Amino acid sequence: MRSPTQGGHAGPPLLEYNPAPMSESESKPTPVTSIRELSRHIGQSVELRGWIDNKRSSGKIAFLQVRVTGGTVQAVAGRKDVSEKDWEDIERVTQESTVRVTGTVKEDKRAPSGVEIQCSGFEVLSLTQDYPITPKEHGTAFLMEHRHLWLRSSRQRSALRVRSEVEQAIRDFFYERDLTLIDSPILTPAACEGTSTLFETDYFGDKAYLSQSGQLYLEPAAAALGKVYCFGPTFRAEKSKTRRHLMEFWMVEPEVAFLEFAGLCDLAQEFVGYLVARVLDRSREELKILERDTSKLEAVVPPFPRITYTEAVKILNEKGNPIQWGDDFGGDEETILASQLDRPVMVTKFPASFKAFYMQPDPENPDVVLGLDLLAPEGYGEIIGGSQRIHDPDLLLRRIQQHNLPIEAFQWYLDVRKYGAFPHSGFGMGIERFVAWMTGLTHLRETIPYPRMLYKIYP
RNA sequence: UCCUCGGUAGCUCAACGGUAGAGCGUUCGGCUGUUAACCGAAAUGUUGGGGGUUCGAAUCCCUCCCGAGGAGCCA
Repeated sequence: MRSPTQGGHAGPPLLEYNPAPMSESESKPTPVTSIRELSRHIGQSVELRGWIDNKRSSGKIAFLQVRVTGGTVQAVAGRKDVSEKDWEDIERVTQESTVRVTGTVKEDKRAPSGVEIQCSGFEVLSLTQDYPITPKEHGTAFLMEHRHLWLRSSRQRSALRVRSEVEQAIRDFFYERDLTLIDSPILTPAACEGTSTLFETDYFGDKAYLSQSGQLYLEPAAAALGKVYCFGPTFRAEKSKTRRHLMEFWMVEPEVAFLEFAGLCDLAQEFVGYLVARVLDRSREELKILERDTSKLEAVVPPFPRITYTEAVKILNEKGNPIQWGDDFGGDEETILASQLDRPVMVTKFPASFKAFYMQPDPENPDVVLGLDLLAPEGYGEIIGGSQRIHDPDLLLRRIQQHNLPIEAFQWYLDVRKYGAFPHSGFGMGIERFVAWMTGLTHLRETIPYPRMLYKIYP
């Protein structure tokens, strides 16, 4: 069933857009659209359309790398095997031209994918001239200016396929556990957490803001549906200029009724373990192209070590870091903590002073809150942040006042406690940071098709 | 917003006070199993903009623009 050229997983059969021809047209080549289909047509005549990734030719034989769904397939054309007109097309075809190839599918060890097409016909559908991205190296500034074309390169395709696999795995994980997907709004009337800078826009004469988190909208939905999650883009107008920040990024946030802190830590751990295993299972080919050291990911198996913030400060001081109890972690502190082990580290119970207003105080020590951060190894930093939420209406009101937030804007949020209060917890995970960790990419800009970065929004 | 580094051919870079260079890409020629193919030849420049120092500036100085890396903040 599985063939090395399928490059994929043993999932359900994929939808075929081009069914095999009826017997009366057996002599005509079968149209194929993806590399996976090829292995089912060994020895048969096929036709495929795609783009020229690269071409190598001598006077009498040409090797054309044709990009189709799922990868690149080599077409081999001998001068005598095709018509004079087709050979002229092969001679003049350029990188990224669109072509139609007909020929016989053959297994051959010399072909990069193990399977190639022995050409019997070739046609240039659209001739490309002066394609900007050549097979040699380019700087990232140039590549980002041509992001719409850079997507065609194998590393970028692989990164985006890993992203797609991660997103599918997220949906599967929550679907299997009976969480309902709640799409939270992107246009919002006020700041969710009152901390980070928001993008402002005009809403028929009023101000509106692009959402920085769906969490507050998720909590009322948890009262309606019990276990819920949202998954969508979020926006931060912080003028952050680092490899770990984007202005627009995707976040997945579960919120579960009657889930308390210990259960939340278990959920976050199980979630990350599931996603890593899934990527290792189904994205091997992509990780190979990206030259990811998968042994690092194979070590990521729950349970993950858990330490409290107070213990973390102690460890940091022992390592010579001057952090004091009450200070938030910066990049240096995260890196020291996360590089202790080959698994993610869960840091819990932070001082209330630098955490969000809605976090539940620890009943054993009201100076700290029941929040958790999950720090990924290899310097990928915080990938998950979550907490148990305050469910006592009076305490929540006090916290809103202490943080100088406008109470009017939070009336609906307070209603969640007024009408049937319930303990609940949730976390948020940034997709790009997770995908960067999986792929081994050092910069978030390559983990999203069209990154939005400080002062840069083209293309 | 702050700090550091950079901007030379379509791309990646060299030349660092004295005639502007290479590789890749492009064009032309050669090659029947290439793997970023290879071999030979050719074309390609207001050295980011403006101002200054100098007999002479890609090179030194000022300024603006653009980019890269980092900090803070965070996911």
